[in-house]
Amino acid sequence: MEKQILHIDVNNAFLSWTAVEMLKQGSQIDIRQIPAIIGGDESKRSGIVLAKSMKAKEFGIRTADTIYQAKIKCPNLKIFASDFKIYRKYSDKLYQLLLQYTDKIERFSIDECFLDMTYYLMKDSLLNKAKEIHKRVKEELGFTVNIGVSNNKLLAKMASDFEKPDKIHTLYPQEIPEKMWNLPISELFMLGKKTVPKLYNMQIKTIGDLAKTDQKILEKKFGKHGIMIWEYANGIDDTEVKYEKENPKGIGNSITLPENITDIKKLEELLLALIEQVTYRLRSYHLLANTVNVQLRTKDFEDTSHQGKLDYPTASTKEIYQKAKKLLEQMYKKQIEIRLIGVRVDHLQSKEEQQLSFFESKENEKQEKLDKTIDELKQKYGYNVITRAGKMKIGKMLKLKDIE
DNA sequence: TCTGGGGTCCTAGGACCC
DNA sequence: TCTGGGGTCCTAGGACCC
Repeated sequence: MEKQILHIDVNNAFLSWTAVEMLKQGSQIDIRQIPAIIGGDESKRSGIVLAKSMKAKEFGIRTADTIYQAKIKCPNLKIFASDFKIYRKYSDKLYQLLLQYTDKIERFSIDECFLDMTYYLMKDSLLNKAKEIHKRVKEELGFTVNIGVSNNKLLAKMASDFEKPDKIHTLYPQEIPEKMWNLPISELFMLGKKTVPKLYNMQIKTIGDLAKTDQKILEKKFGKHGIMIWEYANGIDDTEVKYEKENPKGIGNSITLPENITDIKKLEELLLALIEQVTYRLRSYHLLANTVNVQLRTKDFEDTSHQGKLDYPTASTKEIYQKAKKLLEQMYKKQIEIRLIGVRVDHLQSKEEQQLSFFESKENEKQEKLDKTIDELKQKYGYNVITRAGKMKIGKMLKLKDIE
């Protein structure tokens, strides 16, 4: 049976949601109607454009521009800080509304969902349902969405990306030559800035060119990726809407520092602060990590990372910190100026699968209890209420955000 | 000019074993 | 002394997404 798929994409999500929240708080202006952006903080060296209004777009401002560039393009630009608590709130409201149509919803990102409507359409058509959702979101939630309508996820996603904002588009298989093949390859999902120039050199410029290229040639040049982009160009995608909540495959935290650092002691303190957040999230999923990965970025934007296996699966702040500290020592070369430090844990497993280890000692039990107690206090009184060595001053320095 | 943060998946190459 | 392949596991780094 042919699948019936919708892709819902919130228009300028961070900016629209901020606008709705401001209006609710009594603001007289709707920042969607003026040149405005949501951006990072230049003083913390995270000054890029995360979202823009249509008016800002008219000035040539693009997502991921630096705020510096954006202000040159539009001196009157209004800039608002990002606030993920607000985004989470409106994302949840959208999800609750969509649940009235199907429970087969994949939350692809904070502002995008796939809906599998295959078994939920009685006599109505998929397009009519899309129209109803489109109207209700605007009227009841106060922001607009684009909706893509098709028989698989890839085509629905491509369709929702056509003309914006506030539009519904279909892209059924028979419409591919007319609606998709004339587009430049850069518009195809999963074709980024590294692959596009390589295809251009092969005289492949439109999605149609790619669709008609011999799959073998693409496979030889790009491996698995080559097969996938050929299938995408031909509208082929048989992946399912993943509506069941899945555990993450890895959890990480990283931070761009307000100033470059050369002092390894400082880096170690930062590492501990980052690991506290990572392990807190890890424990809240009831997961254990098998590997730790430490990442450094130099002032020249050179990235290096080192990964190491833990002696046994763990979610302990102390255990993971000890390993991470060793990795940091291995990789950090004296005097190199560090711009960013990050840590992530991978190869996660659920606590139930834990093999009782020979190494599990009294000391570990003690650590586990300590972590648990701290987590409970954090849940009760807020994330920043209790910290380990050095965390307070680092927290202040970085203005580490509360996590939910 | 200055360039975020959080993810997933893939690949190349080295170590080691048979 | 010099010579094979195949398989597995591991790590570093890259490409892409929002």
